[in-house]
Amino acid sequence: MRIGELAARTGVSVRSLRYYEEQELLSSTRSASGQRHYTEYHVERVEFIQRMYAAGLSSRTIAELLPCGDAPSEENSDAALERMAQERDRLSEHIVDLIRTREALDGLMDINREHRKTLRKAG
Amino acid sequence: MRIGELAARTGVSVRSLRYYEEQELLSSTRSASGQRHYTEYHVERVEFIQRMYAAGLSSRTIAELLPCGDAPSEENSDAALERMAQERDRLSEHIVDLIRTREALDGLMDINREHRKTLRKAG
DNA sequence: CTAGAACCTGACATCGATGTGAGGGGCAAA
DNA sequence: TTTGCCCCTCACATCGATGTCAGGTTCTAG
Repeated sequence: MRIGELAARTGVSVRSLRYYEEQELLSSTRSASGQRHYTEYHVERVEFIQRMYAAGLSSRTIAELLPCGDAPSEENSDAALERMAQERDRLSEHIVDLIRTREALDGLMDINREHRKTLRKAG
Repeated sequence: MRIGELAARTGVSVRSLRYYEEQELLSSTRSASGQRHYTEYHVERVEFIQRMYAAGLSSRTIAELLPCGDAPSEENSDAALERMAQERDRLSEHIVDLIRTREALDGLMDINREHRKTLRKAG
């Protein structure tokens, strides 16, 4: 498929897809005239990239973790594994932090409701 | 306390604290000469702001949820409550998404380990 | 009183991901 | 062949939070 279809299927803008390629997150095969062509594999790849972005990783980090054109040797897989573990930990911390934040929001909502009850009584 | 101490205690830069005030997230009392002064309350307030930022809210949204100089009427507390519920839901979705992402990372790490085992056998 | 640290405002710089527009090819249907 | 849509590259613009610098004032320790 061409870039427009990949964009439509993933919900990611054409601009961003080209950017991912520039950052070496995404590969593509080119037709004779230079147009990018993709397969089902790339749909999954783009979804993966989105997932990593949502987890707060930068394109730089994603490229380190899982470069798009990798012939993994033992060394770099070693480094990558460590990197992944590190990011996994960061992510775990972030998750518990968000859960605490959600609780804080719940607390705020309670206070708000309480406050309204008071207002109604008084007014 | 003055702004430098608040910055030191919260780990937020002086620049950012002034920015929060400009965005009406944070209040301050001014001395005769114009210097900002804060209390323990503001330490908590800044921590709250950081928490909301970490949850992905913009300063605009934070100001809507919990303005720093609020005399809450029934109407705006009504709107605020709805807004909070909405952000709470967004946050919940984000959390499950991150958990799925963490699982994806775990999967990648397994693949990596598997791959290294194979490499060792072969090489 | 004075030096140095901390504060003030205002403005411009930065970063990463994305938008947008110009100028120009590629390709399919009428 | 022409029309219209999709694609290409290059480059500049944008956004929010923060950094940084300049030029000036205030506070505090010696």
